Amino acid sequence: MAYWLFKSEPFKWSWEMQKAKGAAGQEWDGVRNYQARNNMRAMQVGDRGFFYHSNEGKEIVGIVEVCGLVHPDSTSADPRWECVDVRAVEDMPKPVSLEAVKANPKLAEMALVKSMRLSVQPVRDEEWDEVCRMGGLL
DNA sequence: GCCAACGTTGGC
DNA sequence: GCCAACGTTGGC
Repeated sequence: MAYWLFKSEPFKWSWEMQKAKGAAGQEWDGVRNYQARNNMRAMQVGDRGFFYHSNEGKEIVGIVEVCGLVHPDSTSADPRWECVDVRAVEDMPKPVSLEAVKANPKLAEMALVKSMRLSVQPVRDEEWDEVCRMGGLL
């Protein structure tokens, strides 16, 4: 199983909205970046991801699970844009802020720090564990 | 609201 | 295929 990180501006699509979708989940639409799309193409059902609030909050607030393989983005007429479906799994007991991630030397190589603008990012196993630990999971 | 970083577009 | 112009993202 692979790990990922999904960024969203809470005014557009928040963790609360994601949770309201329940087990059915929701397509992760609106991505218009090749690297982010390619990451979604690499996802398998059952993969897990962090849900990150950009702009407002700037913290990892929850865990999602990929519940639908990549398919055309229903919000785009352009067939190049595809997305997966994700469902909320659980809250971060203690949200992990960008500041805390940057302050942790173990997370210096995280895409969240290194590739700031990439909206769908891969997360390494060690990074996943470390962020979960910081967030009060594990 | 500003602006730096970075991705995309389009003229040549 | 290069690169300047432009648009967008996202931290501050």
